[in-house]
Amino acid sequence: MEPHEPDLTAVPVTSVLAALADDVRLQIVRALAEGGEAACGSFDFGVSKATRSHHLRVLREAGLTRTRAAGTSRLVRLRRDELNKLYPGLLDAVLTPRPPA
Amino acid sequence: MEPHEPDLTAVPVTSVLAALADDVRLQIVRALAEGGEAACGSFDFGVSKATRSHHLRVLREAGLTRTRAAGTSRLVRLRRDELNKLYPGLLDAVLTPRPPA
DNA sequence: GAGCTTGTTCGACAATTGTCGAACAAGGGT
DNA sequence: ACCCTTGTTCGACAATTGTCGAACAAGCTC
Repeated sequence: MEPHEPDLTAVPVTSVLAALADDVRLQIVRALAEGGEAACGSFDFGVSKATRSHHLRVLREAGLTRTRAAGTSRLVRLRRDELNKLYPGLLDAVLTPRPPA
Repeated sequence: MEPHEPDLTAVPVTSVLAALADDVRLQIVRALAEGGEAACGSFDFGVSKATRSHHLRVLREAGLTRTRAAGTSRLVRLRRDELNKLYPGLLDAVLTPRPPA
């Protein structure tokens, strides 16, 4: 199946924000930001693998991540540079669990 | 009734993002960013006043806006400084209708 | 090939959300 | 006092969304 990774400029801002506006997905994004490329299975945040797969798709289709196959696994990584270029400050604003007061 | 304007630090990031992840609300935020304080009625984006009221409440309860009464109107303004302090770059990333390529 | 691991997809379901019209509340103007 | 303007609140409804288990697909290892 086609991974369907859109051009980030073609994704409405609201979709990017909506993708980030979920606790599970935000944890995934933070894990990716900290750990770099990671397999889907490494994101165990108390949801089933069906749900995890769903969240990863939302992130991918919002242009936030890229996915490549590696054996039976799929490696996911954050599209950091593109995001920082198109929405400077957005990732930084969101990556910190508790922003500086 | 109490306006219920929460402390921004007490609002989860996902709520802030969710509040911004809607087209109508984003238009409201952009109008506020550009025009400063404005009456609720000035946001006519093709939705009924009930819906508009709903969106303004979402924004207010997410800590994005403040509201004060003025006659029969209610004036809304963006909590810009607080937002920029707590989530630097977030507003800027979101305010431009079409971000620079 | 058999079996295991890793993900995806497919309903299904509950909860949330965006939307509306109608009813209500509060102020201002005449 | 009456009406008009401005918003809010109250169901109601449709659409979307998060969640799951079960079934499926693809690849590795033995």
